[in-house]
Amino acid sequence: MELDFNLNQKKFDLDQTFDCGQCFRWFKIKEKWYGVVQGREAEAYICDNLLKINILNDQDLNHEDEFKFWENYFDLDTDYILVKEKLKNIDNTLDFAMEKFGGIRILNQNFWETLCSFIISQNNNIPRIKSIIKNFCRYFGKKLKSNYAFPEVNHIADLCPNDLNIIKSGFRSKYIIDAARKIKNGIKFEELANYSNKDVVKIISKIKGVGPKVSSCVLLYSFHRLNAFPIDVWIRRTMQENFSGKTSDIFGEFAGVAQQYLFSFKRTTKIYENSTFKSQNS
DNA sequence: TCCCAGGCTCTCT
DNA sequence: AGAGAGCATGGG
Repeated sequence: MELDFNLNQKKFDLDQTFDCGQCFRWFKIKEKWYGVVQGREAEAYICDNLLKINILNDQDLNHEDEFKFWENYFDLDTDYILVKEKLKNIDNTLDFAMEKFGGIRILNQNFWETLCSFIISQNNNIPRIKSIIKNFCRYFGKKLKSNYAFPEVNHIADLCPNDLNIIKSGFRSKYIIDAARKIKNGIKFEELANYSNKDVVKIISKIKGVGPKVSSCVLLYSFHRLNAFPIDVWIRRTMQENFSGKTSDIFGEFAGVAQQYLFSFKRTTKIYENSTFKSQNS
């Protein structure tokens, strides 16, 4: 099934959106992105100002429903021109980051997958997070056409931590199992969606291995609370270096989007510095 | 060999 | 309540 979304000359960048650390299952081959979203194996690319989604395992899918699904997934209804307008002139670093990474969209991702992925992310680096999640799907997810679905929460709830040894998630295994069991036994996305940020955090923090960072990632990437502000080592550094003594309050209702621009900016700058350093010394 | 990575838990003050 | 060690694993 092929779907076209008119971007209406809006700044939208798949590379920036998939590489900004909010998702871990998209990979790029020759200018096209491939990923698995809620059991759909998809190909995504932009051509002539159209976002093109090609669903490779499209049995029994309804065209209209799929259109709405992907429109929501890529957050195409949110007015990012307005978001950027509101974030403008707060700070030079943010203005610069926003100019460079303004094509980012905050995806609307599945609750369980997001929670689980960010549990895995703790004290970990992005390549390894991707590798663990890939193996998690490979060994515990349903086989699709050429890839695997994210594992079913009820299936994982019935396992024990040692069963996950094969994916090398280390000390996080027990957290993954606890998350799955608590979701199976009552934590529901649809209910949490009615709660305030604070109450969502309070509830999902009862899961072992879920603290302020993981819960704010879930708020931002799954509940689409654009004011949620995940603080990891990069953002902590940025706040110390560029916003000394201030909190995310200075960014207002779209602090989470600001955070995403800053994270990408800081990380790529660091990678650039590293590669420059290496080439000078090789 | 040591340090770091989209942190959190547990223990000790 | 706040500080600090420990945690699995792999890359640099």
